[in-house]
Amino acid sequence: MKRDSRLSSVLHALLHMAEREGPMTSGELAACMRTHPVVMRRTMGMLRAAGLVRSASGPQGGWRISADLAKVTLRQLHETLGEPAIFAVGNRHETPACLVEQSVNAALDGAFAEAEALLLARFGQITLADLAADFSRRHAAWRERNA
Amino acid sequence: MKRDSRLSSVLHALLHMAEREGPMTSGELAACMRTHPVVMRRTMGMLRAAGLVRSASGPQGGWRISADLAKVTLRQLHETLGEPAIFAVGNRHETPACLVEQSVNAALDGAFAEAEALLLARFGQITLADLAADFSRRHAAWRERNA
DNA sequence: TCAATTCGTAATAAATGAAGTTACATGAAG
DNA sequence: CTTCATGTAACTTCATTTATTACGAATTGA
Repeated sequence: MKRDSRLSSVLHALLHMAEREGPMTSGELAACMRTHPVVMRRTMGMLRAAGLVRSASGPQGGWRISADLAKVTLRQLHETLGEPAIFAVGNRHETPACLVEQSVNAALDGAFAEAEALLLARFGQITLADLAADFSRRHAAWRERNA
Repeated sequence: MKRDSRLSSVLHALLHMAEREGPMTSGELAACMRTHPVVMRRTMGMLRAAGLVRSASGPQGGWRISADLAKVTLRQLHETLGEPAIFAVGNRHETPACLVEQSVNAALDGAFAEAEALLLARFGQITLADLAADFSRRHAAWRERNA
């Protein structure tokens, strides 16, 4: 199964943008991600629709963050991306007539719901500012090593 | 992304088998699941390799449970099925050189690891006997309603 | 022994959805 | 008006599960 890596992508993009003065073009972002500029436009476009970033055409154009890093959580980004399915494992049929299958679904749904709630709660606690701070620490440590 | 429903399938199959005296053929199981007999053979074959079920060829052949329902947990079945990836969402690159991406991955990996640990812990607490008991309750309630 | 039943398994196709690509239109800077 | 950049539709590629076909092997019972 192919994993959805859009959340990972937009986080990577937003953090690079946060480390920069001017805007970043789709091409620059795509180079960071080793992907295609159109893929970046498509994905970042969802953030633009939510008002988290802005884009501009033409020379000196590109993408800029238009939100407070301390107020944007991973959960919010997950929602902005359309809340894609988190689990790659699931029930065979969603609303089966078979009573046996209903028991199976109830057990699995319960466990998955708990895990999803935990994951989303964690996502709700992590902001872009937290990630930026983590990056600063890693960057400082890296400079230390290469001093 | 296509969801892996094999755990759901084998649970459904095992519970039907538990409700039965004799063996069940791949065709009967496939009819319960609305799928193809070969799919059942393939999936059940993994359980057979782990000693959880037995199969026999020829007339009066089919599949039987060869384990104690109270001792088989959902976690064990998940492992028997090869521990398929639980999440449909993940990192773009697993071991990036980019420090920014390392921060992103660290945050996501932490949250996913917690959620996975919770899910597997829950799976470890649920046995086939629990599901069979839940089915009995549902079945009794169903007979009550249709009395 | 023969016919029917059932599993075992390889090979292949269908289905799904993200990712990648192409093509072209739109808009801004100079 | 040329260049750079986004916007977006259409299409292809890729990965993975599920479904199907085909055929072989084993078992039962007449």
